[in-house]
Amino acid sequence: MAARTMESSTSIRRKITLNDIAAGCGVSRATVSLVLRGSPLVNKHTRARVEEELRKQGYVYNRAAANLRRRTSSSIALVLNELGNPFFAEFAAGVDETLGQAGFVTLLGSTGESVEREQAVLSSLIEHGPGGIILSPAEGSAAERVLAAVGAQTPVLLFNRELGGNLPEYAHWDRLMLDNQHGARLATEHLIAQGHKRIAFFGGHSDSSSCRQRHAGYVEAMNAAGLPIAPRWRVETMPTRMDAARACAELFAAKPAPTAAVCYNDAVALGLMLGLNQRGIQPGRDFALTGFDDIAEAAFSMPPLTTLATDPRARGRQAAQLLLARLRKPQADATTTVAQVTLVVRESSGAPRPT
Amino acid sequence: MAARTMESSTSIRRKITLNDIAAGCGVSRATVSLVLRGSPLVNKHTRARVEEELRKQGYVYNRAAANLRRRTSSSIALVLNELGNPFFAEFAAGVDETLGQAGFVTLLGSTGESVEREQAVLSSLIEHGPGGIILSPAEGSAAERVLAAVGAQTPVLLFNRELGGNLPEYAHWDRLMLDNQHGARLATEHLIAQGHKRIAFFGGHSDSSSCRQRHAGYVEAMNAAGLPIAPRWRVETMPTRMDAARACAELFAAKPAPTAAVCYNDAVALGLMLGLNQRGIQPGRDFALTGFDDIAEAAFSMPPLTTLATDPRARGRQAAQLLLARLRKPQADATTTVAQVTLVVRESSGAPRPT
DNA sequence: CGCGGCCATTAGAACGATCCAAAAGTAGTC
DNA sequence: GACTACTTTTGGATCGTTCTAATGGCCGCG
Repeated sequence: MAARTMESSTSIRRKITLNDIAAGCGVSRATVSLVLRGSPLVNKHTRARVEEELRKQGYVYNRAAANLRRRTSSSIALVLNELGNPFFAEFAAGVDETLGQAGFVTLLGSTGESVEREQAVLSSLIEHGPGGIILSPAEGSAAERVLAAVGAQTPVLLFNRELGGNLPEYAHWDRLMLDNQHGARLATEHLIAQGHKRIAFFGGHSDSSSCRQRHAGYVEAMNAAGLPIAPRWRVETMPTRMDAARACAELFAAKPAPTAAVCYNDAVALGLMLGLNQRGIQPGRDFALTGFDDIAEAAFSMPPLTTLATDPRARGRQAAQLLLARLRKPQADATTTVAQVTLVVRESSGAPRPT
Repeated sequence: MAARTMESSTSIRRKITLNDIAAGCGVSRATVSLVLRGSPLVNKHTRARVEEELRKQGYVYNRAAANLRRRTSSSIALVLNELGNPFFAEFAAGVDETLGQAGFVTLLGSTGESVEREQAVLSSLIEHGPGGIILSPAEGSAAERVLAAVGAQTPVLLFNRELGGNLPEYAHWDRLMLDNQHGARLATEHLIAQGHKRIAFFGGHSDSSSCRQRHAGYVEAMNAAGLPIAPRWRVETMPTRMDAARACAELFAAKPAPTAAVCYNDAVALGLMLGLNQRGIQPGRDFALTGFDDIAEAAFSMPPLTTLATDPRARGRQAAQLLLARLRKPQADATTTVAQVTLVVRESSGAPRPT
């Protein structure tokens, strides 16, 4: 009740439109629109009057209406397979940062690694008419289905994973990938340089494209160094700490046992550390290992983890920039960008113990 | 070139509208609209014809246009102070999950803990006409400025932190907060029950409302148990692992030194563990400590960390639900929901060593 | 046959902005 | 005063949808 009298003029019900402003200061709707867009056509004096009125009535621009008329878009959809993962959260923050600076708004969609949800999310987002889509596909997602959901009008930037199936050539979809193979090769070469000869590749599933690529980098480095690879040195696990800890035993079932392991990612590496500790093997001293991703935790584990830094926030900014570039040139050829990863050497990757 | 001939009818340039469909099967725009919305008014036979045409032309609904006409919204803005933090990432995933099920799309905004960016992000998002806003304010954000940016039309749900300043009564802003005080009290009581008498409160800054609340819970428990609190048992740090590790020394400058600490959050607790290790003090055995948040890592630290689980994903779902409820009843009184947190006892909080 | 009632469909005006072409005002020149 | 040249303003159509009120067809019934 008492509050009623305090109500500012901005707090009343109906939404303020250009017409209200126009009526309020005796000009036409068109003029107000010109003022809003900072056109040089309008007279200084009228501009001031209009701006005063905008402020007074607490006008808020209706971008949806403008977009409708101009047939433009001011949003970009960001569809991630797992937002809860800090890697993707950082990525999202980077994307949003760059898009925001460019005047775009981010439409978020999280698919929880389910192809069905991905379909649903894409069809829902596309109805809001985003100017483009940044997509980190769910595992098992196929190009044809994604294309069917988003149509050929909206540019797509693929991040992090390849799609299954194949894409018609008229769809110019850009890609931003991590250099998984090179990264794993760097890690393996580092372990070799430390003097290790029996090196395993630990964790992950071979049906994920990133895991296959990392494994290939490992094989490459081993071959280049003329080192043999025993089949039992490839241990597959879920990409989780828990399962990696469990699978530690398998690694030592192999004879001769490896003295080092290149791990699929940091989570797996940390899990392996756990498993090693449980067996009385001290990671870093008795057994060397490397990760991939450089998650926040890697620097603080015991011992700190040697790993490959991917800088997900920078990748997010980069993804946004690639998509913005595509919006500027819709007909340009599709590009593939491979982001370099850098080896961060910490204490988990020491030399083998003299036997 | 070759691709040209393969171009499906859906891949042509201009966007398909209701008019195209109507013309394509000889009915009016209005009828097509009715079909789209599943109205029972339209004849079975026409419906089939129209649906066939929709499919054939690859129509995609323009929700922006519909929203304009119906004066409704189908989006919710989610504005977070730090998306990179796994806690908020999980929260966002929960929000998006629930909103998606309700047919809403999430407009994302990340403020990076800056009040200026928060202003910019809010003004930008509001132009897209979200039905409501879920806001975890940046530190130091004030009610008046947020209100000025979003206007009184759009419902706001505050998460996690209080706003400074004060809100006019006509704005019915709901709040979802964590029970910081009670949680810290539980942790402290647990340490007391383990036999500790000299308990510190470690980490965080007192200008954050969550930190003040947690500290209050600690004080409450200590007082209730009749235990004294030495001033030097309150050590302030940045809420990061690094700074917490550094500040470990300050904790033992106090004489008599504490035998246990309630930490501001998990990051701080893990940092303290690091510092303890460096001083040759074994956390869990020589010194007990608890965290807050139950981040993924807490279960895997050495030793595993006793902490308070807040289930951020569930909080996200809850936040979305609260906002959806508000949309249904815009005039209902503002509510404040305090989400319970649960103590997860692990090995970091053992009994004091007999002296 | 005429009339009410029901069903299915539709024309045309919205929603809130922008665009276009044209009009109105202002000034300078002959 | 008529003309051109320039600046500033404006009406009305338009974007793709929904809404309202009205239309036409068909049936049965008195």
